[in-house]
Amino acid sequence: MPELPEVETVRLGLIKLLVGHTVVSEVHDTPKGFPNSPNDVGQFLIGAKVTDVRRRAKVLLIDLDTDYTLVIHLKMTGQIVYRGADNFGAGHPNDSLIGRLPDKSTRVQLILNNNAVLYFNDQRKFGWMRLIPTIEVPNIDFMKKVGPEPLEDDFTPEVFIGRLQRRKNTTIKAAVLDQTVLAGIGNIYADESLWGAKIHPETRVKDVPQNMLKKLFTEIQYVLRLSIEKGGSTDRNYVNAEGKRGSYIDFARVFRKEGTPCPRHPDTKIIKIKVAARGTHICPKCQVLKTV
DNA sequence: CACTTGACCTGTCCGC
DNA sequence: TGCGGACAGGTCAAGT
Repeated sequence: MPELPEVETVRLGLIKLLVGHTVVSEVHDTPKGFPNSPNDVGQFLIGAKVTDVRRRAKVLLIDLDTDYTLVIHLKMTGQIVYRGADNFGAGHPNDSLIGRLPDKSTRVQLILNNNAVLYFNDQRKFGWMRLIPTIEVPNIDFMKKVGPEPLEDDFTPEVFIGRLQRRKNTTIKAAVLDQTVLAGIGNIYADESLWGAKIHPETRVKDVPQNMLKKLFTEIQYVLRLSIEKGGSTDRNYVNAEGKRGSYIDFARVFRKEGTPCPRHPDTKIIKIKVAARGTHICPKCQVLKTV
């Protein structure tokens, strides 16, 4: 499930592979994958040159010289994969997690002037790709309400704690997953950072002491930075722009680790519970539920 | 307004 | 081997 580090990894790949190239044609299956009118696509995408690739929260933004932007949300199983004219990525084909493209999960294909193809694959069809005037991107509903970028300089412990106040009666896990509190955290990094801060995910926000919230702030930045360094987490579907897996999951302390020892307490096993309607992984020894 | 739950989808896994 | 059901989880809409 692509979260901030996964989308950032895709962005870093695409900025090298796409910028300066032109879209010469486009194929898509249903309006679900690419809900723009054929007129908009023909006018603002076909013939357009990619000028930049940006990210906000879990949203990928491919800027075009038509002053339009391809706005992409991968949701849970979306993939953006670049394939050269030989139908392989920039690396060795055996490095790729996925086979020949298109496959049955392919929703959109953008054919480029160098005969490479950018594929948007999405097994569960929750993701979407939309063409929006670049100047309008900050005005779409999601952008208006999404919280601060956790790795930007203006995100401080004070900002984090302040924004958590709007969710003080909910569980701390639901609060860090709330994109209006801060941007980019999903299920993997919520569990990883809460373990790092030794906070039980079902603790109400108002019951978490200030110093633990500060610790959580530090842990969120730590796991996100480490994951970007490792190319994100490939749990099931996620691949980068070259179709390759990320390796954060090898460094995970609790996520999908149920039944294995807690790194802090070899005598205690990680357990899986349900919090905020999500599978949630904790060490029952170092993450103790606190109520006031 | 705060908070929770269901819907959106399809592939995989588990028990029978 | 086949089959039904639970499960995976990002976001929005609708509910309390």
